[in-house]
Amino acid sequence: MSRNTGTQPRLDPDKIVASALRIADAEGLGAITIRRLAQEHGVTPMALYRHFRDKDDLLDALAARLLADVDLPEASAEPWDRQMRGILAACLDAIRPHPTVAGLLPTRVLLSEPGLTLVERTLALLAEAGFPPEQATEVGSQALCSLVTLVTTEPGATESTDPQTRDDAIRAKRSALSALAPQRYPHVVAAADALTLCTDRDTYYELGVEFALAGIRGISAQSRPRR
Amino acid sequence: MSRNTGTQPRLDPDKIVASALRIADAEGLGAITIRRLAQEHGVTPMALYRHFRDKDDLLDALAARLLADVDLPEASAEPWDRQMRGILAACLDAIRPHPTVAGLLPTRVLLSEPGLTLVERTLALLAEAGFPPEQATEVGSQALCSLVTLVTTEPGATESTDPQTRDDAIRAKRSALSALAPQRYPHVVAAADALTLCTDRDTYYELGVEFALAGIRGISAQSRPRR
DNA sequence: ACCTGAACACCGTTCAAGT
DNA sequence: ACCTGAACACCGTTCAAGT
Repeated sequence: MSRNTGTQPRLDPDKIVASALRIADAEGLGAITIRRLAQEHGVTPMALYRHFRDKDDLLDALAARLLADVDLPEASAEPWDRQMRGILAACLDAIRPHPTVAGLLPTRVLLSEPGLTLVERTLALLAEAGFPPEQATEVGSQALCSLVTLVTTEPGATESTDPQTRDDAIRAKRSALSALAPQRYPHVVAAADALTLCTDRDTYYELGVEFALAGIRGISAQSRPRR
Repeated sequence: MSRNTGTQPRLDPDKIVASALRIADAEGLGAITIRRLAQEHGVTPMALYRHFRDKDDLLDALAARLLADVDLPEASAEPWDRQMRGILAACLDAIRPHPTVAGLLPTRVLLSEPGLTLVERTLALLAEAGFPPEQATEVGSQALCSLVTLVTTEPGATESTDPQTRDDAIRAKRSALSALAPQRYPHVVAAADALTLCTDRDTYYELGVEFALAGIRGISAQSRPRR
């Protein structure tokens, strides 16, 4: 039987974080505001400070919320690089739906339980693959970060919610590139489409994962005798 | 002979950007403020709006300032991957001194002349290496972005200027990691040092460049017949 | 323990005006 | 063309108080 401590809290930190996530997905990270969150929950701004030390603490919690969505595959007998691909894919699945929030992760993975679990699994796998500890930490970090980059810089990504504004922005960017002097920037002009819009998202992300994986494999091969 | 247009401007946009760069290097990106820049130049905040559309426009100029520092090596007869390494190294040299500003680049490379030149050179090289245009744009972008990640997430990097505060923050982080349950997070605990501090910066960055390079090479090998 | 109210020290930016 | 002055609509956060 749980004893009632008198006044039960009216505010649920998890619901605050959920609101923050919804706001960021719709209007970008910058739209997250203590005052706005307070208003949405029918409470004074200062009420939030009972549950979060400050705004940065709230953003830490938001990052933790994303990391909790990572559905890590079980360790298996597969070769290490295939397992690594599975981990990267799981991370990608978790962050793709929240492109503006993803940028919070790189500096915050070590601050939450799900983040630590992810790092532990990654380091274990890379150790198994033969990486010395320092290389494992750097290579693992770089691979994870490259997924974040993939999401935050996906051609056509914008902070704006309105699809009309978004399309206009993309069109403007593309025509700006197309209008460049073709004798000076031939490849840029030719790639104007690819630089501004992601025609096939799945191919884009698959290639991104392979890039990170190839980076890890390359370092691995390098640090061992060649023949 | 240049005719005087009457009142010559008292404000030099380049000097504003230089101030912004100095402020960011010392106190982080967040310390850049229209009002503060105005004050440093003995002028009303609104005076800046004659030279920059808004704050974002000023940040675009700041990013362009960094990109202008990239000292691109001449094209040569070297193999493409060695030339690519040269480009990456040149970029790294330009952004390492400005870790907090580096994060502005990924979304702004295509907005300035130096950025466009960099992208043009990269795309040309990757085309020469046999990459189809879409792959070249994505792989090139990822490689460049990975350098930014390297700089912005260098273990031990902080926004704070005070070395005392910085050391304290690092120490706190490390002991937090060391205090974790070793049976649950054995690799994290073992790597507590490497995760919080960069013992050898040059090795760190060399490995980072090789990671990006290996990523590119790996994709290249993949998209061609194996034997 | 949990929330309120008022206040402080900031922001970016618009608008109308001066020279 | 270039800068000023006053104002608007915001921020995060401290401090003292209420229940």
